[in-house]
Amino acid sequence: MTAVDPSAPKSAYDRSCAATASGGTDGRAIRDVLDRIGDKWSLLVIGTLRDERLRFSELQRHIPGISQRMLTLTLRQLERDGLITRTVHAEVPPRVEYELTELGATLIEVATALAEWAIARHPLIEQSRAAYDAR
Amino acid sequence: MTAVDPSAPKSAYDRSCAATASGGTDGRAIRDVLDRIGDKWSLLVIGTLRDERLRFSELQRHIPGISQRMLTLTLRQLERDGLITRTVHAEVPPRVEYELTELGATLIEVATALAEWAIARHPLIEQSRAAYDAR
DNA sequence: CCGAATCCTGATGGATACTG
DNA sequence: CAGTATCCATCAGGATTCGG
Repeated sequence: MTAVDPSAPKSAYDRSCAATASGGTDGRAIRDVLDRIGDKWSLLVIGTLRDERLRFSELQRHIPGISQRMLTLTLRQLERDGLITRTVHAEVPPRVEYELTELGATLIEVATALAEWAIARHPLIEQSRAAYDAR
Repeated sequence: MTAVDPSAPKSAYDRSCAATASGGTDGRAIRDVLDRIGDKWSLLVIGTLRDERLRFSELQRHIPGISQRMLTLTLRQLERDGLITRTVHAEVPPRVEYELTELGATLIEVATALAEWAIARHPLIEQSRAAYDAR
């Protein structure tokens, strides 16, 4: 399960690697997505909204350490990208709820794969770092 | 294939989401990996080394736009994390070759999934952005 | 050829104070 | 409650120069 089939046909990844640097369409796609999920909070917000529709203050409690500013900015970006929806209820005090879209839900699948890889391989990485730093 | 099963047991992703913010072990794993592949060049270098062992100058040619400095830094990080190996051949002029490790090869699999998601969903994202900006 | 060292810029993100 | 506005520190990363 670890080896990569060298005879595999050109994959999205192959195309992306050449395309990213040369500015092709696929490359922009990869860069766009990486810029989003690569930032500090987006993936965390997505994950928090996985199976709950939450309001602003609830999100802030679920994600310790996030500032109001960053939560706002992150939510705006995700909404703009169509990964979450923002619903304002006309009440006092105001109530705003955020929910994952279908598109956002599909991202969780690949994010899960990434998270599982990270958790599974992290010990090896830490070990490698320790060995490297010890030289 | 798009929907997420709400009855699914706690996944690595669930754990990671809570753990990342609270500083748990899993959370650090996710953050570490995201900090690596989320940066500008790492994933691109990994992809370029997918099925070729390349030397420094070759990498630089394969990845247009990367500076010497960033290539060096990126390679050092990846080597430290055990994702690539660095081999110095005692010759003049010097020849240094970089190669993917087994660990690095496993990363390509999840990176491919991410790349495919990005390319497949990018049109919807762009469309959503356009709609958002038009308001 | 393969870097290391230095300088410099823009972007990211935290802290804080204020508002409808 | 759910933001907005402002200021400020940090840092990734580009350009350039020098060295083994």
